[in-house]
Order: sequence, then structure tokens, then C-alpha cells
Amino acid sequence: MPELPEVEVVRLGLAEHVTGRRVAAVEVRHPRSVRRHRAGELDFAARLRGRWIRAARRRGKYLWLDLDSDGAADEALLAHLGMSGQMRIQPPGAADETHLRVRLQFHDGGPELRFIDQRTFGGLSLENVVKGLPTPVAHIARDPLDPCFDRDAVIAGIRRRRTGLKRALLDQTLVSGIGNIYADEALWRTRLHGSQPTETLTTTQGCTLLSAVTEVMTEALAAGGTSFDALYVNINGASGYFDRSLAAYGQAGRPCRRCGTVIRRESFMNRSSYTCPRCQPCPRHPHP
DNA sequence: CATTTATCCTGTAAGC
DNA sequence: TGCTTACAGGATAAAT
Repeated sequence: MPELPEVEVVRLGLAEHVTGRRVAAVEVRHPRSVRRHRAGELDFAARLRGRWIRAARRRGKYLWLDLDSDGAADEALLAHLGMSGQMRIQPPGAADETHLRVRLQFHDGGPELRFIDQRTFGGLSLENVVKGLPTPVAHIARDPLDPCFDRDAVIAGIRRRRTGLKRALLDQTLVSGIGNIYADEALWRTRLHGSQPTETLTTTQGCTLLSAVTEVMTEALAAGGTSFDALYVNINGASGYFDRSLAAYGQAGRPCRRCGTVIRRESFMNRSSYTCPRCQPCPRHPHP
């Protein structure tokens, strides 16, 4: 499940392998993967053909390639990996992957770029770039690895909310890049429970929490990301190994690394949260 | 307006 | 063995 560290691994791979190249051919194998491109799949392919790729950028979990036709760089190929999206660099002629959705070939005849997505929650689209951001990314907050990330402003934003701490962490308009895995890991590191009401978060707790988010994401990035299965891989198809470092997420039934208490799985928004009952006691007045 | 819920999708694994 | 069911969950539209 790609969150910020996984998307950043992919961005680094794209920066190395597709920037400076010119798109020669575009093949859309599944219309759902370009459904966010309102003008349709034919327009998507036609407008992408012939464009130069100038840079690979990211905010939160969104990824995009800056495009350039005649020196005017005002459009981008926007990608979201969703649950199971992958970007792969493959030699032309390599066997098609089972869930290959979009293929880009280049004028240099070199390796092609493939978008592969089992669950099709992800997708590609061509978007206008305004003030350095593709239009659908305009409302996404800066992420913790952004040089301009304003930690104090995010803490203030969280405290203005009337919800639970984990819900706030997952809200991409407040702080971006955090998903279920890194939310649970950061809360465990900070000994906070996700159902703590946001208005009760102290400034100290907020600082510690956001520091933990940054730390766990930086560590995961250094490990190449978190992979439980073949659903998240880098552009070469390799898995990251941060799953071995997870202390809370997916650890139900195993002892807490700090205190030995059995990690508990709790129901949360039709999903799961993993907490240590002793390190992260449920608050007196939990937010549902 | 702020906040919460339902929905999209498919492969894997557990249960009967 | 084979079928059914639960589960994984990011973003957004729809509902409260």
C-alpha cells in the first residue's frame, strides 16, 4: 500500500529513467486507469505523444511528470498509485504483466514505462500545472518531507478539528502522505491513541507526533519502502524491506517491542488500527 | 460549513 | 475440494 515513502522511491526511479526522454507511443489497456482524464483515453494518448518529460515530482502520495512541448512547461502527467499501482521500467518486448494498464514507449527506443494496477484504484491523467501543482493536487497539504512543511501550522490545524487524532493524520488536506501504516507507526512511537480527541492534543504531543511521522517515513524511505506482498514494488520490481521494522501495523497477537503486551487490532472506519493496549491506552473520552 | 460514510476494485486467505 | 465471505484501503462523492 503505497504511502509517501513508497511513492518517493518510485519518483526517484522515474527521475533517473524517464526524465529527458520523449514519448513516442501511448497504449491504454484499461480505460478505468485513465478515468480521471476527463477528455477520454484517446485524448490522453494523443496529447501525451511527442511530449518531453522534464522532471519527476511528488506531493504526499501524488506523483507527476512535468511535460514540455515547445519550451512551455505547463502540463503534467499526474499519477496516483492508489492501493496497488506500480510504475515499471521494462525493455520493449518484455512480456506484458497481468495487470498492465498503460504503456509508454519512447523515441530513443529504450526501456518503456508501464503502469500496472491490480485493483485499479490508481490512475493517470494529463493536468494543467498552476503555481507548480497539477490542478487535482492544489488542495493537498504539504507533506512532512517538504522543505516548506510547517509543523506548528499543522499542529494548530489538528487542534482546530473536532475529530480523532488518527482521522486527522489521514486527512490529506491537513498533512499529506500519511496512510494507515505510518499513522499507526507514528502513534505507537508517540504512545498516543488514534481516538484521542484532536482538541486535547498538547503542543508537546503534537511536536512529538509529527516528529515521529517524519522519522518513520525517513527510515522507511531508506529501507526502500514497506511491502507485504508483490503489490508494492519499485520501478525495477523490487520490494522494500521496512515491513520488518513495523512495530504496530499488522502486528496483532505479537508482543509490543517496548513492553511485551500483545498488540491489539481495533476496528476503525471499516479498516483496522493496531495499538499496544498498555503503551497507548484508550483515552477517557474517545472520539469514535 | 464540518465531518462521516459509502463506493470503487480484485486477489488472497480463512471458514464451512 | 470447492464455494462463499471477509479483508486489504486512498480519495472522493454523497450523506449527515
